[in-house]
Amino acid sequence: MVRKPTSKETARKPNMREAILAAAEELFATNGFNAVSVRDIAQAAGANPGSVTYHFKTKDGLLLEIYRRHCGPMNLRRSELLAAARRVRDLQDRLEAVVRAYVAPAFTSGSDLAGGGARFTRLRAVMSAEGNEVTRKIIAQTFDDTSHAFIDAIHDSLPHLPRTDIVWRSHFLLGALYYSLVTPDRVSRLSRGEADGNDAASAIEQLVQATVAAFQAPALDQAAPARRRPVVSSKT
Amino acid sequence: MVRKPTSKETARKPNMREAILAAAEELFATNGFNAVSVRDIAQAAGANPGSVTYHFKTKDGLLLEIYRRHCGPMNLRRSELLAAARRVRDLQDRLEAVVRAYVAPAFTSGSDLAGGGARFTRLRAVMSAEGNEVTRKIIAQTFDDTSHAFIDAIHDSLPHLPRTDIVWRSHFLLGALYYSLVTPDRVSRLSRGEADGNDAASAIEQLVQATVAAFQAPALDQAAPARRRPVVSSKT
DNA sequence: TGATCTTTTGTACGATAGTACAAATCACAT
DNA sequence: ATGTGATTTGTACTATCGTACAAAAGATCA
Repeated sequence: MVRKPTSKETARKPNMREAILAAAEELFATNGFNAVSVRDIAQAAGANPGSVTYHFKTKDGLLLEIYRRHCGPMNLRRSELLAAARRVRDLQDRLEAVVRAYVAPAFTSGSDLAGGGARFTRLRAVMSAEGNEVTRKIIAQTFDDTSHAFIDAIHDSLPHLPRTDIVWRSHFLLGALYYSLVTPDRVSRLSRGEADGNDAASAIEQLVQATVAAFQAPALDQAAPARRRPVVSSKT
Repeated sequence: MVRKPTSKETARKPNMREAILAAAEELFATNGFNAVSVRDIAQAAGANPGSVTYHFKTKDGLLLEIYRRHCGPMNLRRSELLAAARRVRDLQDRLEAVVRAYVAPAFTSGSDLAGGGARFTRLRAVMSAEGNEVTRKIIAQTFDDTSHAFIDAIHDSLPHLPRTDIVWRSHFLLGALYYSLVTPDRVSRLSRGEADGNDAASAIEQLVQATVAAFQAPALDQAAPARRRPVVSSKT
């Protein structure tokens, strides 16, 4: 016997609402927020423009709901992976595990919530580039905790490294991560087909190894910048 | 005696045209292309909306002209710095010089063409995130040569490293570079004020050192992925 | 000064944007 | 079967978009 929902439960037909969310996510992530109209989204979802207003009130509300849907699961997954990574004994291995815990969830593919990490991360990249006000707040609120936890974990593996350097390097990591999802074709193009920028596994491996090495670089004491080598030397 | 221009020369009053270009560059770089209207630009430049149409025909034409203005000088400067860097004898030092030659011109500040590297680079970052068609072509045409020259120079300093790895890591470099210009405040926030994300000198030093270390990481043979360490280990 | 060309201004047009809202339709409990 | 609340549809309103274009203003030279 199938349970009969009490009619106040979520929705009778969750299909359309989900379809709109999925279509909006895809379109926003590839074209930016302002370039996509509500009518574009409705058409891609096979819905009526009025349906979008009904479910999400405004275009900003739709964007906000996409974030609400993803932030929880993704941060949860990262927390789990990070906790597991911190239990690795060897410091070198732990560093790699921590970085991987940060990177891997951002590359997961698929259409469901747990699997759509790549699309959502790309959306975040595009929104941060556009300087979107709506998402900047939610990002700072939701992701700064995760970032701090990640930074702390790195600091555990590299106790000698000043926190400042860790912040900079993890910032570079996020930038590289974003860009890999935004413009993967550039990798294929520059490598003349030898590498596939759209291959998530390759991207993860490359990004993890490069980032681990970057974190392991010696500290930059800003107090005494030892040898500031000029780029243009008159001779030699 | 001041030379009298023959009236067909450039323009009588270059001020307004330049003001529009500068205002558009600033607004596009901070808000994205689609979020900024021609009227916004005109108002910021103290001009009439019709003036934008007169000078640049269309909004796309205005964007294109911004790129035309900057691509030449920036690539020229990079070529000079790269040529100087390649003359450095010590391989380790040369690698750092090459990376610095790539990074430094992207951070120059100022309002003129030679100094506005940071604003223009930020614009490129935003445009690539928005997936803008107009700029994608001109970027691929204009910057791929520079990228290849840069990759070749890296390859000279690190002959053992497969080209594939160099492409990936230089891709990460560009992503980190973009992101540092797009969201500098995040660095200040995450470091709780200890670091200043808006300080170009710090950003350059941090980025160069981290990137050099990343390039120096051992090669990733994709043929035989040696020890693929799982992130989640059941125990230890 | 008057003729001519360049630049700026003011305004208007058609297209499309986000959103509101009433009517139609659907799902389901009674 | 029918009433009821949830959802979808169709449409319309207002604002703003990019762009066009004629008129005004400014500059240059005979």
